[in-house]
Amino acid sequence: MTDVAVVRLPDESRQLEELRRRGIPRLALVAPHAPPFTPVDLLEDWVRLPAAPADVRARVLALAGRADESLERRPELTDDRLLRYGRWWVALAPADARLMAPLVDRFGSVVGRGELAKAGWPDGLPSRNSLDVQLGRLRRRLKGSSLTLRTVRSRGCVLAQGN
Amino acid sequence: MTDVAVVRLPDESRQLEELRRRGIPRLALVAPHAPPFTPVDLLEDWVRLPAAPADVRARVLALAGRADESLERRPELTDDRLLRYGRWWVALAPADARLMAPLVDRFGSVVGRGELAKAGWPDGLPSRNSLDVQLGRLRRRLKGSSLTLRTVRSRGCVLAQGN
DNA sequence: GCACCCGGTTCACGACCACGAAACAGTGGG
DNA sequence: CCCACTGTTTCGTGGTCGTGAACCGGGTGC
Repeated sequence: MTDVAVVRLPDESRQLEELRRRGIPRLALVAPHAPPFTPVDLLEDWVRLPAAPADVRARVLALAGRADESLERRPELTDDRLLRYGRWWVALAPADARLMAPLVDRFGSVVGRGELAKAGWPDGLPSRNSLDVQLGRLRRRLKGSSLTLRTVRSRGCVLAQGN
Repeated sequence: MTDVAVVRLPDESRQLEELRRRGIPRLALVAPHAPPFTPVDLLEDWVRLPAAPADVRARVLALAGRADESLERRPELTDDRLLRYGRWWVALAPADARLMAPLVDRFGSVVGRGELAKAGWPDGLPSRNSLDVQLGRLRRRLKGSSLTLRTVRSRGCVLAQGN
């Protein structure tokens, strides 16, 4: 089961930021007189201190369960070049869509550069670094979603969840 | 904004069942010595008593927000050319209504330009870019609503939620 | 330790083209 | 008559994609 991070607020708000950025489920323990908390997404919950250990445990478990559910989500690429992920979506340019196809197909696994090149330009790469440039553009489009295109050096790329 | 029900546990567990059945977002106020609560879905949250009113309010607001997000609204186009979306609405001109029909019909998916042209002008387009012009006018009418008409370059248009 | 290269990232430029906006005119219903 | 509706043209803009070049960190050989 997925791990859940626990942070104390307002002391550890920097850690909270980091956890949010990395998309890790997190429980905030809010100090007795601090203002109420407002979760930014579904992987976040909070509890007012002092709290019984059993209560904290229950919330951690609930968060872990939610995280597991959200991991099962897969992106989908339609014929019309719409890339959907949950309720988020973008329209991809033709070249981006061709590149994205194998990445979506093997979501969460590494796709080699050769395969990407083949998918994007069946007749061979037009230029030395056109693949890299196009991958960069693709990355930019994923901004704002919880999808990331990570590179695995000298192996290829992975499309995965995270920021 | 959606209403959120508040129930006390374990006293009002029957009401809780009812609320769950009806899909209404609900906050459980759990008695001091009762066991921790386990939400069954995303429209459910809980807080341990005694709790500060501000804390309860924060959770109610969070639940209401979640409910609004998860609500899958669809626009509706009536015979007398009224386009409704939630409580927002406009009256459409005849040409706009003809164009809008397939877009509403396939809300969230791409509708090709050819299909749009066919829907708007069954006897063929009167001019080269009359479709574009009409789409522009349609866009202007959607101003102020949370509906957007986005173009998918060289594919068509998508009617979707967003600004 | 140093220079070098390799793999990757990012920028800026330019050509092309699909699309968008504004403006104007003709038409018809109330 | 007035105004909403719709056709038409023109011009601008913004997306797309190839291309060259600078840059950067990590690893390798000397």
